[in-house]
Amino acid sequence: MSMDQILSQLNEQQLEAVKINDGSLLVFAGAGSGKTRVITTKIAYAIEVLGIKAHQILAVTFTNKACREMQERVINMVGDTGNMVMIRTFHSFGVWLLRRYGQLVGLDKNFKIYDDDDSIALLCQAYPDDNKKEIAGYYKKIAVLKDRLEKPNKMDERLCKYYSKYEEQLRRTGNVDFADMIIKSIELLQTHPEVQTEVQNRFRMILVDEYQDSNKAQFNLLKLLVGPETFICAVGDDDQSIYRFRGAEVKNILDFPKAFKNTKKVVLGKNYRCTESILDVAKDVIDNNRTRAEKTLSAYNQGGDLPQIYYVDSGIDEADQVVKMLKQFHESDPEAYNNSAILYRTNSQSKDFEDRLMINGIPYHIVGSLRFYDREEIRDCIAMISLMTNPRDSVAFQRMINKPSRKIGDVSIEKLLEIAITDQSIQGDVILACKKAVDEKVIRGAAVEGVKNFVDAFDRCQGLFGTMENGKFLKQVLLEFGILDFYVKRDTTERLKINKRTENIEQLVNMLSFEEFSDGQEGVNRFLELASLEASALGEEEGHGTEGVTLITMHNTKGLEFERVFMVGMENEIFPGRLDERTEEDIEEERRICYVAMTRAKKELYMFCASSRLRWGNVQPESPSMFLKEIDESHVEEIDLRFKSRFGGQFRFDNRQDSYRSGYGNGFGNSYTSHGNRYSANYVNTEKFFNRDQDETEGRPKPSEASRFNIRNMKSPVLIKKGAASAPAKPASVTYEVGDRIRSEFYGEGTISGKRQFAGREVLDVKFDSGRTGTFACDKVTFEKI
DNA sequence: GGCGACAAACTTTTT
DNA sequence: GTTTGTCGCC
Repeated sequence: MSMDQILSQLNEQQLEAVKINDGSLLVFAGAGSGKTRVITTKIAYAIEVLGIKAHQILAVTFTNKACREMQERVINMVGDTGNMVMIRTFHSFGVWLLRRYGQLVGLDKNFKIYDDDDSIALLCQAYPDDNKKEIAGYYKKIAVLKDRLEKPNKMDERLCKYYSKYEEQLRRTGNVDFADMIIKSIELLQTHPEVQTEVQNRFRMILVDEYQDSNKAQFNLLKLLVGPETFICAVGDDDQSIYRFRGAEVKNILDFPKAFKNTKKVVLGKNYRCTESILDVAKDVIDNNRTRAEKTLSAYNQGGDLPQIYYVDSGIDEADQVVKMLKQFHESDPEAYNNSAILYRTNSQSKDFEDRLMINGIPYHIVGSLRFYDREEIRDCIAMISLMTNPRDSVAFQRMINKPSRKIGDVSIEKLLEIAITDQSIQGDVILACKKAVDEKVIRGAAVEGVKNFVDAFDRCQGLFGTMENGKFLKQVLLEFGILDFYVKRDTTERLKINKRTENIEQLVNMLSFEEFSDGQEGVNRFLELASLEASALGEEEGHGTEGVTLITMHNTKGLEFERVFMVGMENEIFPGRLDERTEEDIEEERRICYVAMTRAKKELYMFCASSRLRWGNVQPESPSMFLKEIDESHVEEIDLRFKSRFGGQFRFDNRQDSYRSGYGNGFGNSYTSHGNRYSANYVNTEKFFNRDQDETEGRPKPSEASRFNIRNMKSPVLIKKGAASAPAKPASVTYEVGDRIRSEFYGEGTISGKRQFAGREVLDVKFDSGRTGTFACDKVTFEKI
């Protein structure tokens, strides 16, 4: 395709954005307004019209998936030279830079990327007596601080202690964590002007996608990359900023003009992805955010089916209903599975859907969650590779020293690490520490033999590295250390599992035999990089990568689009989650997530809301997401599939049920109760999915269907109603202590077995005489003391 | 030091 | 319901 043809496909604003190429450019691009198209076209235009060399262009996006897609599109436009354009995430760009110059800022030549688990393990090594969970919590804070380039508050002594110790330990290993990929790059450019000049001269054009999700560290890095001759263009949408929890600052996009000189602004306000109906719903919701830039986004595709909200009784009914609909769509459209997606807020919600899809033989694939890299056996292999190539990696060492069992216990391991960390002559080398410990008899008993064996295996293998291709080398390592044997045995004991661990290992060995990873240290580095930065890419079996229904978190859908979208679990406490401990800002972020999720749908959008859900083995009542209530009634179709709504309204979902959980509703205004009535309107869609199961003349389901639908939850709606009517609220004065005997209206008599903090409030664990257990929020229970 | 049995904690979101 | 952690015994 010629450049003229490419340009002729753009609208006026898009064309304007492509043609501005001096100073700085900020593109405000609403959802579906063609921002990727603008970026890719800008790249093509720069190469073919402006004569900029492909390798002088750097494009930064947010996910690796987006990188691949962009590279592909660029290649489609300009041919093979598109491969020369550097398209990376911020993090992988940092790695690229640090692989070349990292030693200047104290990194190991072959530094490895520690993920969160590795980092926590590292911190635990330094404080073996401290509570692991607490350390993990502090690590999270440290990670956010680093993303924001902040130091811990001096008032929090423990955080300060952990922070400095963590940094010290990390430097000792020579490795980096996620934040370091950016921070160390910044440090490098600041302390080595010659490197900065070199980099600035190399990149004439820098394009940043999803700019609203950049954090302070990334922003600072960007500023250092832009030289006097560099053209910078950032593209983003403040309404789609959904990574605040990770330090993303919407401020970056609003302050862009201040940070970069001569900034011109272009607004892309035409949405080409969604139908007007879908965009209307998304706008209804996002309009409730107070802190956002004013903007207009209009739909190119007029009309369209109204989005639908389905009310169901339980999580299982929700999954059943989605499956049922998918099957029906599939009858008329063989592509229906491939272009449908199920979107949920948290990964844990995927399980019910997996089960149901599996049982019904519907093909599906999950994006994200269960990562190949996270499997125990794969992490073991990777730990071994890391250790072989960097003996200062104490985290990898700790993981593998006694696996398989070499009779080296926790006490011995602690001693070994102690030596590695403190002994100056060893410089953190854990293998030297082992040798020293054996020589000086620090280790005793059976452990001595084990440590010797480990060191011997290490010495035998290290000589082999680089003499054979990496896949073969790994296999040899696994044999020498007895890891392969270990997993062969595990596979026989775990034969019920579908996934054989040895097969996963085999796959990994194969992967390391691929040309790009097979060659010595370079190959290993490339591989480890891929493994930690793009974990989902590993282990994607052919045919499973894109075939079938997509299961994905709302966060992960960023930049993607689907013909048909199912948003599930639209209930307060799930989405938005943990309502009562959230600030207004948190809610606004959740609302943006909702906006992003809704605007993924091109043609059809279905939202699901269950009135009860199984959580921790207990049936918990759920209330409809506040976001559903923000949608204008005329913009959606509401379909009530709940049991109680199908019996003449006797057990209708009405205000009383809301008042049962009034604790959650308070503070969000009276829309809560006023909308309650909307649900009891008992709207039943008679044309699409329901008519097959229901008696046409009655407009109601057959009894058998109704009972099948609800057999598991028969109790739940009835109980809720009873509770609300007879015991409206617990007097604030009643308190419960462990050991108290109580009577619950729902479950009978029992004993309070525990009282603890959970999710920021006090909860009670109760053991009922019937044998069942339950967890209840203190301020919400209506137990009678006996 | 290893292993099994039981209890407790558990659910944000990701590079 | 599931996973992780602790305790006691061999």
